[in-house]
Amino acid sequence: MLARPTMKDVAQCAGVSAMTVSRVVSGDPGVLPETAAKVQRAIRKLGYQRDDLARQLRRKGQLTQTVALLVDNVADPFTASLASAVEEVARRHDSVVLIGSSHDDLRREREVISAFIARRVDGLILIPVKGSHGFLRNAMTTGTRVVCADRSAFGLDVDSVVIDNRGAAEEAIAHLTARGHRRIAYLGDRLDIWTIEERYEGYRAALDAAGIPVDQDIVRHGLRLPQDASDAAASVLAAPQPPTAVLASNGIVGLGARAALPAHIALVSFDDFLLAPQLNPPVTVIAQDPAAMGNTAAHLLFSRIYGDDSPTRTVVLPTRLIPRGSGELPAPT
Amino acid sequence: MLARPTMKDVAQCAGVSAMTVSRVVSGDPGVLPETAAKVQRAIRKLGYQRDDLARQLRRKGQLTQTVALLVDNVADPFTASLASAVEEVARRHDSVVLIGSSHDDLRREREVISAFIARRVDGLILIPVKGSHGFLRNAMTTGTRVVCADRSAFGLDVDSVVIDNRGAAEEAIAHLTARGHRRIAYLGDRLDIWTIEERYEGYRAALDAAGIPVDQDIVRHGLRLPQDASDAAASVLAAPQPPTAVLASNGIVGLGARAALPAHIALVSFDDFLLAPQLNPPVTVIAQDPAAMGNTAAHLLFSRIYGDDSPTRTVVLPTRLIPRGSGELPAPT
DNA sequence: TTGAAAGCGCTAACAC
DNA sequence: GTGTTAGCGCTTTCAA
Repeated sequence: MLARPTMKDVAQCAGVSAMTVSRVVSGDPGVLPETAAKVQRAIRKLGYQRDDLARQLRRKGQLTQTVALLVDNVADPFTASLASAVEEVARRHDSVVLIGSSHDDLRREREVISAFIARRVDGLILIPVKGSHGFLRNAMTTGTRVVCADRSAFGLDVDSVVIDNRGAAEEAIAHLTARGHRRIAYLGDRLDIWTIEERYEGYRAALDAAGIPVDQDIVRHGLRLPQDASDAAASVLAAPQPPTAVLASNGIVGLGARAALPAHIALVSFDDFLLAPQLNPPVTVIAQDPAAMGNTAAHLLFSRIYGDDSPTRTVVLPTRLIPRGSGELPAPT
Repeated sequence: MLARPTMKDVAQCAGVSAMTVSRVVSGDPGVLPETAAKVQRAIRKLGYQRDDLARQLRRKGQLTQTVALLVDNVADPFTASLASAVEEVARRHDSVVLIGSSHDDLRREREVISAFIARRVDGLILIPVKGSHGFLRNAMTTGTRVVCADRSAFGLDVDSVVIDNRGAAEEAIAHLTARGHRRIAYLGDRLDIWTIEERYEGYRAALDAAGIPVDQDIVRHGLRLPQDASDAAASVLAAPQPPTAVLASNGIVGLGARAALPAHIALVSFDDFLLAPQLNPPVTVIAQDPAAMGNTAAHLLFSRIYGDDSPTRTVVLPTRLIPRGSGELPAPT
């Protein structure tokens, strides 16, 4: 295993100074074409590639052209789309993306972010876990830009890109009550996730508004896997007064619930998924656009990185209730 | 915006030398507890965090504890699962993960990898695009480890983790011919993707073995989106002698085909997807395990990073044909 | 146990 | 147009 060649090596090989090599590599125009050619030849011969770590060190105050993305779970399709959009924008800004998962664990989130900060990332897009993000203060003070996506972080004054979770849930419930439903179950993910909490609050508020009491017999929280949701669906159906409709807090839950629900029970689920139209009945969803979210967050981040110091903004992206059949089933009379 | 505090700042604040701070930060035991406490206090007071970029520079030959993952498309669920597994293993080795998409474009692949190499990644996991990867030679010579996942790279002597694509396709065709099918369409993604080429070869070989001629009237390539696949499905059904069964080269194609195929046409698709069992008929698939693939690739990579110099290996992970109904429909007599 | 000096690979600033 | 010098923030090495 050879040592990585340095500028000095190239300089020696080309018979010039290291500075000239630096100029050539950086595309500085003030070099004679013949000199540049000599250097290029040496570079090719030695297989030289500039060490950006060393470069960054000297060019203080400059950008490392690296941004970080911390999501709850990289494997989730929603997150994957968001990440893809972030990567696309980053590439257009000649930056690379460090990615990590918090798995909704604050300690892990802090560890991973710390590793990112130590590598001097220019900015961080974060789907924040519930809890205090005070540990980000230092990094932000010294120039690391932060943008929250999907969830907002309590007590952290940064740009955010979210949807109106509460409003969307209210819309879903109104959609169901308009079809005569008065026993509407709620099946949800962990309540300590900001989006989920908001959606549940919307569920409660909408029932209230319709004069329907919230009945904990047909409410389930903490569902993480499709199987959890299937079990929960079966269990609310076994309640003394079973529901005629179900609201699912997210795609995973909707999917699991769908597998366990009889076809005549109405269902509205957050998050669109590819096969939703092909199920029987096709699933009515509240669709959001993860790519738009990633795209928006990344654009916000880079404008901050490039010096935008205006007051922090919260961008609320629209959602769309897509009626496909499962949400339009009427209540039995 | 303040400047990031340095070791010197901490040293001054604590009344010690920079070297002592370095020892404390690195957990060197040879420091008096009281001295260490003083330093810790200063660190907290200033919000100091070590600059790993500078650290790496001095500790030559040491690892940057950063690995890179280059996939075809981050947004793809298969890829997302793989990435998640890689990240998990990396974290256990105290490393972070740079991620990028090639979008099956060689030029872009090279650009992104180049950006990774410039940041001195310890290793790279790659889903290689078709084409020459000679540009990786230099990096490999100077110590960057490379592992291929999902696809093997022609002429690149590195560890690989793949499945037996050809064999799995043959198994699928045998599964269909055993049920009397002799008109089996092939709907596939781009043929210049190694896995797809192998699968198509398996399709042809299995038909040959069964004495069935390959008919280009019911073969389609280059399908990238579900809609492409739906259109292709409709078009092969309109052939003079329409197929009674379909093999789909991957999940996206299978999904699109499913939407356009009448329920009586048999279907076997590569790649399992969450809702496959809930479709009507439920979809028979050739399932692979992307998490196992990412996990295996990451373990191979880190063992190389830690100095394993044994001959390169190719790990072939098992696939599983899961009969769910759509692949067991008999041919009409 | 602690510190001083040197230098990792690169570039800013200045000379020539 | 090109070279020299110095130094980014850290750690290695050696001395005290």
